[in-house]
Amino acid sequence: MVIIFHLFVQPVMRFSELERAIPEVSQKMLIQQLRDLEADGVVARTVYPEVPPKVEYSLTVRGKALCPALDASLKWASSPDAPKRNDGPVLPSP
Amino acid sequence: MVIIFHLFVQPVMRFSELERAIPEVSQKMLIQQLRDLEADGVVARTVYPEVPPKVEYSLTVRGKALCPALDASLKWASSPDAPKRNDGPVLPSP
DNA sequence: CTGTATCCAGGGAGATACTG
DNA sequence: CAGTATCTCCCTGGATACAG
Repeated sequence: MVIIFHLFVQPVMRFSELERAIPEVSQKMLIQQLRDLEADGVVARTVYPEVPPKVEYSLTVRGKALCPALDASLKWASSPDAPKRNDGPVLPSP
Repeated sequence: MVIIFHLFVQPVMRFSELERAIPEVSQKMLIQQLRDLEADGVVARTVYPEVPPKVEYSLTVRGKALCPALDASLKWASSPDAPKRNDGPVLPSP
């Protein structure tokens, strides 16, 4: 999801850009997710045969087609009665 | 998701009904997911103080409000160009 | 009937080092 | 730069038994 959002905002991103844009994800996970999204036909991967290597990621047509679904989800998530979740205590000062 | 779908089709379900309706999920997981959905205000849990116990689950208003989002997602998932995913080989006959 | 408690194995994710 | 390889740890989820 986060990857997709970033690619909505900025339609073409290099690997390192995504890495910087989403610091909370490890390199391993980032690649894995990108591969999955690619396998699902959601993102396109473009390799430029240069030195140093350059790889660009972007949304496919199918990826862009996610827009309505994401819109609906976001609208729901931010609806007036959206409850804030409380997953456990936030560490009392010890 | 599966739980929510079932509750869309059949608005009120007992615990055991859900168990039977979704055999691939363990009891533990079912309860856990139901608790999560309850915490998120998506499903309502109604306990009848009887013997034997009887608990019914249903969608809250907020839960029903998921409809547009799910619709959009399903529409996307079944769109013409939807690629079938190939997650690994299906065991050749040994 | 509707859960909770306990134990346990397997896999997923992080960290780190390495490569074309 | 854009990944792969390897190791390890912890958490998730399954199985089972038990309880109100």
